[in-house]
Amino acid sequence: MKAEKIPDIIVGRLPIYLRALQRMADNGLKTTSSQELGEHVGISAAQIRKDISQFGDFGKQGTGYSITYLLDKLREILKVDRIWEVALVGAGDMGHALARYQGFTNRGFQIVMVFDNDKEKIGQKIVGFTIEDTEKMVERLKSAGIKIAMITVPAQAAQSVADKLVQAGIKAILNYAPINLNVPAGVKVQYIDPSTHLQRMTYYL
Amino acid sequence: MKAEKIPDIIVGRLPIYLRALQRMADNGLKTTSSQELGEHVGISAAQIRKDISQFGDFGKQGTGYSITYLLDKLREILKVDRIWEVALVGAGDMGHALARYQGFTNRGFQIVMVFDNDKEKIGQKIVGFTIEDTEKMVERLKSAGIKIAMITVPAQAAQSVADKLVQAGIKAILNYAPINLNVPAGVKVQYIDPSTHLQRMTYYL
DNA sequence: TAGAGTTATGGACAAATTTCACAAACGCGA
DNA sequence: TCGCGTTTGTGAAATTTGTCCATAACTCTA
Repeated sequence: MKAEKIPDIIVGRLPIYLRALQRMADNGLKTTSSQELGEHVGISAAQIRKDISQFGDFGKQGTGYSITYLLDKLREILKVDRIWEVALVGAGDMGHALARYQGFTNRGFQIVMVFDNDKEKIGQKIVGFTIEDTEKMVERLKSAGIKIAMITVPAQAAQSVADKLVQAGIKAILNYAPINLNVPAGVKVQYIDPSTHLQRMTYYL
Repeated sequence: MKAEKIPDIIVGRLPIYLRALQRMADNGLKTTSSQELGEHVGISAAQIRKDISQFGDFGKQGTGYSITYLLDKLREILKVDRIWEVALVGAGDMGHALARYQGFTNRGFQIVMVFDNDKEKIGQKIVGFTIEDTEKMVERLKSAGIKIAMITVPAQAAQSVADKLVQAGIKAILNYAPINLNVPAGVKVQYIDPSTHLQRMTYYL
């Protein structure tokens, strides 16, 4: 085990392992090997062993890894051994879809607030949430101590939303708007843009 | 210019450049530099120059890059100098959001078919599309010659959908289901899973 | 036309990442 | 308890990726 600085590329693979392990656990499996896990996620066994061993000696020679133990450890490492409250900004089609999405809670997240700047939408309900005014967002997020937000507003509004989120103390942003965001160091951003993902594949067609 | 094998990691950055350049062009800009572009996308100028120069000498010393020219070249390289027809499988919340999304066409894609296996949904309309039966999907895709598909079905159904897509000759899959897909070589898959993206950030919180 | 300031290009170098290969550890059956 | 097959963890090698730097090309001003 070496608790040095972990490269981001390794951190990025951990959620993949976590997801696969969670699935194995759901299927009632008790142990797995780097070999088997690798086949599931399409990553070499050696790399998986190396990645995991960065955090500790979780495996056992001859047997492999205890799925539940490794799950616990990965959740702990990724800090999803708890439920994070998440704010959603943008109550359009994508925002609605995310608000209704059932797949967050067993992965460590829960949407607790939805914001929009459209006066028509403010006050309306999505699932259980009342859409709130973006104007009051900074205050609301601060007092609730929320650290994670998702942006599903149009591209031209995304940067100013991001600025407000930063101001409100948000430290992680999942951005669905097709634009790069400018945020200070210490704030993480992940991008989801289907067109970008598709374009990455058309090169090979 | 060197037309050797381009590393996937470079291919993956091209859509980012493309998106930023498209935005600059929309704002009426004519030229940019690796420096400026780098600030927009958060990548070092040196890396951008190196990436771009893999494909040809598109820049001009002292001036930088002509935005429209570079746009054309990148579109050509990524093969999005055309509109790709895309099939959408899964008419749930996410499928609906994607079907209504306006951001595909000016990035090289257009959804042309929507499938689902729910008898209740088949025949219903989303935007302009009539939801079709997954049973007839392979035949439909084959005869239409479609190469790209998006999967927005529940995780447990995703692999069998992927198998059908492969059988139908699909070569690129954008998978929204939170599960790794097993596909033969030659078929590309990109994953979009908000929980995974979020978990990648919580590590740093 | 000359000089100052920019900027791309390409090769050399450095850093990061992945793969390899093997000792050590473990489970199991005889 | 012994031997065999399996699997981890890890140092070392190989490969990939990123950065730096010297050079050349271009713009602009005067």
